[in-house]
Formats: sequence, structure tokens, C-alpha cells
Amino acid sequence: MSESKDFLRMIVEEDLKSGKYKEVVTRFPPEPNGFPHIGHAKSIVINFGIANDYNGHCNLRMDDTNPTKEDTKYVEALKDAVEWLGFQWGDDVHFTSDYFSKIYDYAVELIKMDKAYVDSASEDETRENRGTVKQAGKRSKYAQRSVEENLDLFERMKNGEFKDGEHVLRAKIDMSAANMKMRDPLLYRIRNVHHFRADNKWSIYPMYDFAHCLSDYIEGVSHSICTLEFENNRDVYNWVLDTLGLTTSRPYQHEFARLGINYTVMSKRKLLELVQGGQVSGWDDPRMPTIAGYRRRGYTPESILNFCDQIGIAKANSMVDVAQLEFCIRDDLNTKVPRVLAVLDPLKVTIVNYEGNEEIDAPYYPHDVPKEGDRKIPFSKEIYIERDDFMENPPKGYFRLTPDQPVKLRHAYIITCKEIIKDTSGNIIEIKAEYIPNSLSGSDTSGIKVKSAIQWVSIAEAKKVEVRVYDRIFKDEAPEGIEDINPDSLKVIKNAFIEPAVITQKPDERFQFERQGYFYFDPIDSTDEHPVFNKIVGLKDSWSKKEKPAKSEAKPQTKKVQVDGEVIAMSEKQQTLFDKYTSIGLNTEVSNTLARDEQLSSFYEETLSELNSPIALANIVTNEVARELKQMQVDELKFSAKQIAELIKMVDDGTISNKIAKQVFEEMVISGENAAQIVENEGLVQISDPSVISPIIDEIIAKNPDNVAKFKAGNTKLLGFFVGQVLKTTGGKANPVVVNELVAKKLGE
RNA sequence: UGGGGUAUCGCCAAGCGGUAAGGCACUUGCUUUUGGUGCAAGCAUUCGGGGGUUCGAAUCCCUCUACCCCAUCCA
Repeated sequence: MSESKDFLRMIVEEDLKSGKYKEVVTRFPPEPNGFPHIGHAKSIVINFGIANDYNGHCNLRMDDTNPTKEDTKYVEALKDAVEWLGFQWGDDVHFTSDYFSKIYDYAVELIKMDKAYVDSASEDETRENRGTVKQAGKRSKYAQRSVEENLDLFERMKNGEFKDGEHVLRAKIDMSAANMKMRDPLLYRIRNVHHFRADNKWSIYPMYDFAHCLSDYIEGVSHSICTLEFENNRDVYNWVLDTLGLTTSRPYQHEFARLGINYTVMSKRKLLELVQGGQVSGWDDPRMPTIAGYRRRGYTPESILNFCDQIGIAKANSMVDVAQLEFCIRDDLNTKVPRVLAVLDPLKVTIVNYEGNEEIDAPYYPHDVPKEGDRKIPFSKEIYIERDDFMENPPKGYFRLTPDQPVKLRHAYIITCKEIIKDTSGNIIEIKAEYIPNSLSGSDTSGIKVKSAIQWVSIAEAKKVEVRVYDRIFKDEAPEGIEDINPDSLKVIKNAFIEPAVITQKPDERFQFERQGYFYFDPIDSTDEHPVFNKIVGLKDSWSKKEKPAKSEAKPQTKKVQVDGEVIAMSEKQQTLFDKYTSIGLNTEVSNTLARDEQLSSFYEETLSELNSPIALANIVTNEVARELKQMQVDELKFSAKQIAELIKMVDDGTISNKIAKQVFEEMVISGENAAQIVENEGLVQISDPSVISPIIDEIIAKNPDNVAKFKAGNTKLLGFFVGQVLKTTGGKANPVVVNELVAKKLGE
């Protein structure tokens, strides 16, 4: 449990606390028209996670309102994903199609209320009439149809009497709404097609905006959580529910930012393109960001869950670094998985002074992983090592085998290079080496210090395996489409070698091939004769980083200069006000704010007639009153100009501090009580007497020796900390000016 | 006649008027027979810019800027 809660959980907690809902009910509502990706995982974790955290429940609902795109195979993929991630959806999977009858009835109700009509305009006409973002739309002429006619037409639509596109059902809202979604949104369209669950029962299908809110309502959902792009749809969501009077314990929609990860794409359309274009082997290709893909790649559910936890939930569009995901899988596998030796790019080494063979005991887990298990590794005269692990002319800092540098064979002996065999074109094809007999791991008495240990396999006993090494599927950090595809995202190694225990003992499905990375026994293409391993992720590699440092990203130190845009000029009337305000001593900023806002200026004038304190009044009006006026009209305010004047008077005569004035104001906003009354009720009179404040300061100083030391060491910011503490213990009543002085004095001693 | 959102370190992200959390990445040491792991330390005098209010502002007010979403009979 992290100490800070995300904004959704804060909303849920408030709603539970206020008694808005007895139980929190969420839902994960995908459309079954594609395989779920890691973005869905985020949504799953949010919805099921919140339900779990607050003892509620979460439904799995297939939003199957568009029969032309949906299919059972996707339903199965979705169920698999949720299950694999470890969540339970209760008795049944829900389907929006289960509610088609109820949704139909609600539509009939809307028609009866004259809040919906059958529109028979063509698709083009409808689009044209919708207007643009800057221009109001025009309502269709069919909107005038009588309730009876609408009822009749709608029923006949349902009965399949019309062809696709002949009519639609529309909500009657507002064709000139600023929110385009509210311009008489479509509720139903005709689709004379087969639905994968409802068969041919329906000729009309509800649109998202109509079906979703009602499905949520029918299921008793309390918090309908979706992604940011539905923000505009929220108005329709609320309109439908409110208009139908479905207001008791109804759901509310909340939006969060969808997940983006760099070097991949997350839209179903683009993913489908990759599948259909043959760029990948399928939805479960290990390079795909689908759940099926990660699963096939070898990712664990725990790692995905952990990733979702780490990235948090917020409303800012963001792009998470894939390194964060890679960290999660490494972190998970590190403590779980056996280590074995495998050679991907073999270089033959003949140990000239070794004869016969032996079996070496080796633990599966390193000293820092508290797991038991070991195996025997065959050792003999002829072995393979990784081609990278030998260099004839090594760079500085190279720790592995060279003509002059011995190396340890992991779990086995130290060897030294005696001779390099090359083919006619100069490629190294074999190393002749000698081993140090008394250097066996665990009983090494050779006294030779090596800089590293490398993996190896004995040629005679090693199993040949296929290894598939994956790189990011796109070369661009924010890929647009197939043109950004990384042509080298898949490397198939047919002739990799692995120690035999992996195949015969099968100690796990996932392994760490020492020094190389984590690998997964591919569950689909592997057979006993032909094992296939997928590389899940490499180990962190600080050597190759050092060797070829990523091009130094010279920090663009340029402080971004921002040009200010033009400010709209004031009208004559505003200008007159502005001049007046500056002349009575207000600064230009305050004068400007006041002059440009009619509500504010008239409110200000009113306070001014009550009290001659132009600056203080202007300040509270432009700052605090303005905030309230953002949310309501003047006549909705609970407090009057006169009350504000009274409040400021108390500040002016020193009864209360500015800080307290704000507190009193908050109270006034809610209760509408007079300032004097609030001050009296809560005993908010300011304390300015140093003899009262002093001991409090002493106490706080005594309690925070660390911060005192830091302050004395030069961290003057801490003055604010001490002042804050004093104000806190006095309930805000201490005169901050006095406190500041005293604290500074005492700390200066 | 436009509307709705969002901006805090290279990438995520807490923070809700009183000391700028945490994770990833990065950089140093130390440990290590995986150049892994672990441990320790270092990484934002400043919160998109500019003003204002306040003893005190990432937090309140004004203003500007940038980015995202909306004109599917998709969801």
C-alpha cells in the first residue's frame, strides 16, 4: 500500500464517507473487438483494484453494441487476460447485449417524454447539420415528429422493417451545444446483421453513449471509470440518467489518462495493422504490447501488476519509459528463477591439458536468492564459450578471456588462452586453452585472481536450442505507424547451446541464462526435440554502457523563453474603471482584474460603500471572492458585500490576522454567518502577545533539534517550517508577523 | 461559438497556504566467482512563463503559452 492515494481512490473514499454509496461497484467494460493490451491491464488493475481495496466488487462487462466488429474470440482473450492477472469477476461475465431489452424500454420512455426522436435524414445530412466546433448545428426537420409517430417508427425499426441507415433514434438535447457530443446524439442505429451473442434478434443496436450509462446503472455501478477521451461524453452520460430520472444511487463517470509506453503503439487499430500486415506472428507475438504478447514473451502477471502500481493514476497524458516495465520483470524474476548456463553465439574452446570428463555440482540460485536446488553440469575437454567473451585485442577495462588474461569458467575452472585458431579469412574459430587443475569453484587453491567468470557448455552434452531474441518493435520513441518499425526486432538463433539439466530436469519455465538475461520456454513452439526460448529481458548491463556510451545528450541548457500573447484591449468603460481604481491606490494588476470583470467590480463598489479601505477590500474581492464567483453567480453567494466589509474591518483593526480572515471567509462561504459571529464562536481572535507566543516557540524548537541544526547550518527556508508549526499549534491564531520575528530572534541566538 | 482537459527532475508521480515524497533512468563508491543482485551516497534553491495576494505560494487570484480530446450511424 502506497502512502499516497490516487485521485480516483480519493473520490471513492469521499463518496463512501459521505454515504453516497453503500458499496463501491466498478466495472471493466472493454469492447470485444481486439486483444487486450497493457493499457487494458492498467484499467483492469484500477477497476478491480479499487473494488478490492474497498470491499466492493467489479464486473467484467463486454460492451458488445457494435456487432460488425465484435467476436467471441476476443471475449475469450479478454477473460484470459483478467484471469491471468489474477482478478475474479464473480459469477458471470456481463454483456451489454444482455440489457438490450431494458435499454430499448428506456428509449421508448425517452420518446414518450419527447426527449428522443426518429431521424430519417441521411448520414451526410446529419453530419452536415451537426455544425462545427465553432458553429452551431441545425436540428433535423424530422425532430418535429409526434410522439406517436416516433413510437411507431422506432418499433418498426426494431422489427427490422427498414434497411440499414434509413433511420436513427436521436436524443433531443441541443444542436447548438458547445459540447459537440450534446448535439442530439444518436441513440440507436439500424444494423441488420448477426450479433455474436444476440443472434439475429435485433435489427437496431444502441450507441455507446446510450448503452454505457444505462448498463452501468443496471449493474448498480457506483464509479464508472474510463479514459480521458470520454470526458466530453460525460455530459451525455449524465443527461440520459437524469432525464430518465435514474438518479437514486446512480453511477458517475470519472476519467484517467490512458497508458502510453514508448517504442510501441497502443491503439487497437495500429495493433491490428501489425497483425494483419504480417509484421508480427499474431496478437500474441512476444513483441506485441498485448497481454497475450507479454505472456508469451514470459512476463509474469506479478510484474505487470507491479508496473501498473508504479506508474500511478493521473489525468496528465503521459508516455511511460519502457525501462520501467523492464525493471518490473527483472525485479520479479531475480528472486524467483533458476540460473543456468547457455551459450548463444558459440566459440569452441579446447582445453588441451584436460582429459576425460566430470560432473560439476552447481546451485541453481545465487547466494542472495534464498531458494534451494542444484544440478550437475558436465565438463569436458571441448566446450563452447560466448564469442563476446574472448578478445584478441581487448579494450581497457575488458574483464574476460584474452591472450594475456585468464578467466573463470562459471562453477568450474580457470582457463588461460594458449593459442588462437583462425580460418583463412582471419575469423577466430577456436581457442586452445589450458585449465588450472586446482581452481575448481568451491575448492580453489590456485591463488589466481580472475576478473570475471563466464558461461560455457560442454559440447558433447549440451543441448541445441532455438533462442528468439526480441528488441523493441519500433525504432521510434513515439512511432506513427509501420514506417517506424524496427527491422531487427526479432533475431532467431537456431544454434544456441544450453546445459542439459534445463531440458531433462525442467526446473522451471523461466530461467536466467547467466550474464545474458531472462528467458522463457516458449509454450507454443517448443517441443522436447526442438526447445525454443524467448528472451524476456536482458540483464542490466553496465559494461556495454561503459564501452559505447550512449551519445552524450548535451542538455539543452537554453532556458525556454516564452513569448507572451496579446492581451485583449479594455473597453472604454473598463478603462474608466481601471483608471479610477489605480487612482485610489490599487496596483495595476488588481485594478485590471477588477475592471475587466463586471460582477467583481460591482461587488467591490458595494463593499467600498461600506468601508473605506480600498486596497484591502480590493485584495479580498479579486482573490477570494473571485474564486467563489467562478463557480456561481453573485446572487447565489451566501455572503454579502457588507459582510466582507465587516471582515476586512476586523483585519484592519488588528482583531484578526490575514490568515484568520481567510479561514473566516471559508466559513462565511458555507454558512453565510457574519464575520464577528464566526470569530466569536471559534475564538479566533489573534494572539499578538509575545509572552504567550514565546513558550510555544521554545517548545517547538526543543522538539525539532534536527531542523534547528539545519537552520543554523544555513537552511533559512526552515524559518517557514517553524512559523508553520507555531501557527499550527495555536490553531492559526498567533500573529504571524510577531511569530516570524520571535522565531528569527530565537533561532539566531 | 467554440467547448472540455492537462502542465512538478531525462520518464512516471506525490503534494490541496508552512522543510519539493517515492519509483524508473543516470552517476559514484562498497559487496559479489553473474560487468547481475544487494547496500550506501548523489541527483528540482524550484513546480510551463509573467504578474498579483500573503509574514509565507507548486498550492489562492489574474494573464499568457504549449500539448491532448471533441464535428463516426465506433467505443
